[in-house]
Amino acid sequence: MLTRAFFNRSVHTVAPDLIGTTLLVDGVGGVIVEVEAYHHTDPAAHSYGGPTSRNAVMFGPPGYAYVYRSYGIHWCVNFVCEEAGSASAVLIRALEPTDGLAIMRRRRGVMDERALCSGPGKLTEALGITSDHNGLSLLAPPIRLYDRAVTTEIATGVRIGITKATDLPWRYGWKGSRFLSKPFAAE
DNA sequence: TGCCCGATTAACT
DNA sequence: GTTAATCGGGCAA
Repeated sequence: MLTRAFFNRSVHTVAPDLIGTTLLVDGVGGVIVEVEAYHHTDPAAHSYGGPTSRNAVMFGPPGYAYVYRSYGIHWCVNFVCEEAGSASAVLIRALEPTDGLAIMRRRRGVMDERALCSGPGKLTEALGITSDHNGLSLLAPPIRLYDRAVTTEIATGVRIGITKATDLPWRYGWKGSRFLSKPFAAE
């Protein structure tokens, strides 16, 4: 299991270290294959403008889930990092499904395994994550986080879907994974 | 109180 | 490649 100390480090250290770990919610989930890092000094981060009611969890201690509504339709989940008040977090963007496949297929309404969790809004739907999970500890049920079982080769690239600070290479992924939201550019 | 727009997705042409 | 769906946060007035 991951520990509080895991998250109490630089967001740029935690983000690549999360690749290959397993995220389960009520026993349903898979291996994290894609994330993005956000820091409060980063114009693209929700915390950039200071604390608000929406981003309050980001300004709290590390090791907690920050969940927000995206485009009025989807939920997206972040892991809060560094020390309390640093307002940095890692956006979970894609999983390789491993546990509870039947439940995820029913929630998503698709059969294709590669379509279950290959995007930030998709994986929250598959895992049943909603605003109810905002502020929950990442180290206690219903959330489980397991250390990576094998070493992975990490790919980096620019972040997706943002309009500010688009040149920062703060997207991290499992190189060559078939479960990414988008492939990483070839070297 | 009103208006704008987004860390997205799926269904189009 | 383009675009509708959909809604609450954030900020101006």
